[in-house]
Amino acid sequence: MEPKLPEFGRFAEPSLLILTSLSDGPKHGYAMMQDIERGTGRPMGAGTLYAALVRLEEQGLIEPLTPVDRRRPYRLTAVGASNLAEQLRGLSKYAQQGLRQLGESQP
Amino acid sequence: MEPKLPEFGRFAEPSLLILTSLSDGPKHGYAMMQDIERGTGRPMGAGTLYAALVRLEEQGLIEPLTPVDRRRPYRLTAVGASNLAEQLRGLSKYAQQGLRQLGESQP
DNA sequence: CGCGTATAAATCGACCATCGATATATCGAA
DNA sequence: TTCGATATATCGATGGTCGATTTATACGCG
Repeated sequence: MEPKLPEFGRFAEPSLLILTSLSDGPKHGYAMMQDIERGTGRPMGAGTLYAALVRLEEQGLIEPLTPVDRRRPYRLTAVGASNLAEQLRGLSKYAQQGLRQLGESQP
Repeated sequence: MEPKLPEFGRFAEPSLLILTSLSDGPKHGYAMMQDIERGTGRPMGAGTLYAALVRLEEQGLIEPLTPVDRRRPYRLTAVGASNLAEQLRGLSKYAQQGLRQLGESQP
């Protein structure tokens, strides 16, 4: 499931949203679209998604599984998982620091 | 030293970086550029920065202070500060949840 | 003093990711 | 069988980002 994220117009880096959507198990494109829309409240265009999937696969962060019916599922590679983890840690640290600074300047 | 992984060109949402840079006090454009480069390791192009400043001012998230010398400082508005805080909180929550999911699927 | 470098703002064209509409096809339920 | 949901894919338009460039001032140093 996709974590809930309040409307960032699109800090939303599609790649990050996709990787995170895959963080709880393999999914096919359409399922990611739904997952992301549920999580963020806004749909990710099909063009955006499929283009990003191609890029992510080229970069070795995700890999396709054998298609079942019409579904073409992807899963995180080991590299993709550690890359995602690193990004999320950085993101978390960044957010914490920003919040601390904000708090100090408006007590 | 970690291998050079393909980075998301820009998780970097310039607007968020700018608002965060202003979270510890007013700054002018050039100072933000330096601040952001120090914080992220990668420079933000001047075009990106000044275009984003215009947008942020139009949106009422930042406001200009009276210029000193050549410097045109900006500061967060109240709206901008609360908007930033909300985004950072969401970001933090998002990152935490993503990390938790990752941890569960790869124990 | 004169020189070079850092500071500071701003703009412009090229590039390319994103958006959303559209196309195509299948499946299940009413 | 008809309709809506599922599923993938592509395409043109839009617009944000990049980075080189321009212009100008301040400052430190020999």
